[in-house]
Amino acid sequence: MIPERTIGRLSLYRRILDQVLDQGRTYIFSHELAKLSGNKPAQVRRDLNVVKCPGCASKGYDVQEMIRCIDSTLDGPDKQRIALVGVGNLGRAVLHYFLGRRKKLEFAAAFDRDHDKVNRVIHGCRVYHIDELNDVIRKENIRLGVITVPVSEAGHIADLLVHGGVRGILNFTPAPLRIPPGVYVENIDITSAIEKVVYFTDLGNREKEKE
Amino acid sequence: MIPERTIGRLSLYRRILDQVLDQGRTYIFSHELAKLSGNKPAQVRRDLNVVKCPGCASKGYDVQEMIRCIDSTLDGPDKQRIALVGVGNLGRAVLHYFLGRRKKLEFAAAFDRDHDKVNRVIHGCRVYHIDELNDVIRKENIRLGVITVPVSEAGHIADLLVHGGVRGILNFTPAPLRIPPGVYVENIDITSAIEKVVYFTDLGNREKEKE
DNA sequence: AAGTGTGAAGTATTTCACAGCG
DNA sequence: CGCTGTGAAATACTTCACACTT
Repeated sequence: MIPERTIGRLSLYRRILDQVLDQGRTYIFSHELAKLSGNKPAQVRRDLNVVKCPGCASKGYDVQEMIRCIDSTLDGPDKQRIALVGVGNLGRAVLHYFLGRRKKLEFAAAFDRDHDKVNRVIHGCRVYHIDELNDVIRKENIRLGVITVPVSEAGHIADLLVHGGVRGILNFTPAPLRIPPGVYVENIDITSAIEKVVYFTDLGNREKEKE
Repeated sequence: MIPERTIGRLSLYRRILDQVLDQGRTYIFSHELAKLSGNKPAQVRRDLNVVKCPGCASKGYDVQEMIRCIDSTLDGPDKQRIALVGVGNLGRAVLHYFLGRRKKLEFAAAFDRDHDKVNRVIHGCRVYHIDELNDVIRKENIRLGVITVPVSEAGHIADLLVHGGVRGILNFTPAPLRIPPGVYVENIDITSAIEKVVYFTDLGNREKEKE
């Protein structure tokens, strides 16, 4: 089982390597990928070992081979179908962002309460009413969900998703979801992120503990 | 210097405690806050020690006092003025989300290239053209920036922000920013987050290493 | 009896540093 | 020689477990 941090870096490496490949490069050294991704060379080499990607002392790593190794670790064998719940600004941003980005991922359905949004197609994704959630995700065989509703609704939505058979959730809400074991949850908390920036930015006016 | 993970948890505790207080509770035990935030009680107690928040064996922790202790750690003494660059769906989501949420944070200016957006006020925040970025952030004394532009522009925008005097950046782009020492960057990578969910969700069809 | 505060132990993750190879 | 692959050291973070308080 590969640790979470490592998976995050592999995902980033892959996107960088896609670009590197577009630029026509076929080999890259660990210190180069380290610079491009903001890591140390030793870290990059360890990560590549984890996905069994062999390097060559004289030429470095074969870019296509790296991408293949990362693919075979990160991607499941089948295309993953994802449901998005909450078609507000954030939801639309997520849909738009992924439009045709990763071939193995597909937003197969979106849900909202707002009747002005229901039955429209937004960024290539059909929007259903939340009341249809259970039926649609079962029918469409959806196993992954993204929650972009207001905080107050998150718990309820998570329950609906899990009840419909979803096994993995990306939750943009700060609400800690109570989900049964076996369901994986990843949280993105935008407020925390901004507050981290505020704290760690030395604005020269905070009494930070000296050493 | 408090570690990043701890700051993230404190930010979350504070939001939970705001709610707890609204419900009229005045005291809370570490195991209760642990449950509400998805942590272990010992972790919560350590975190509260870090911000010098005293507890009482019989009643637990005084909610108002906890909030005060967290405030004095997370918030700077002054209101923080923030610039947002990129008024697309994601940018609007961030602006909307923070509208009147935290008294010590204010989105003082937004920037975009699109002339249809420039000079409008979106979610309480005036939108300027990107060409005005340098002047405006200097004039408005902005020290923090949020980047919600497409990846390809992120590096350029980061340079502009830093040049204008910004010392802390929240970057929603997967582009690793090359910034001078002394400037803090926090990244939120939505693609990585989804790929983590895909990987860690046991979809029963992946050949995961046993052990 | 039940909860806090915390030294010490346990885990996880990163980095060093160097043998080995092309 | 410069780079990869990797044991071993270093660091960071979490959890245990228990003395102490109410």
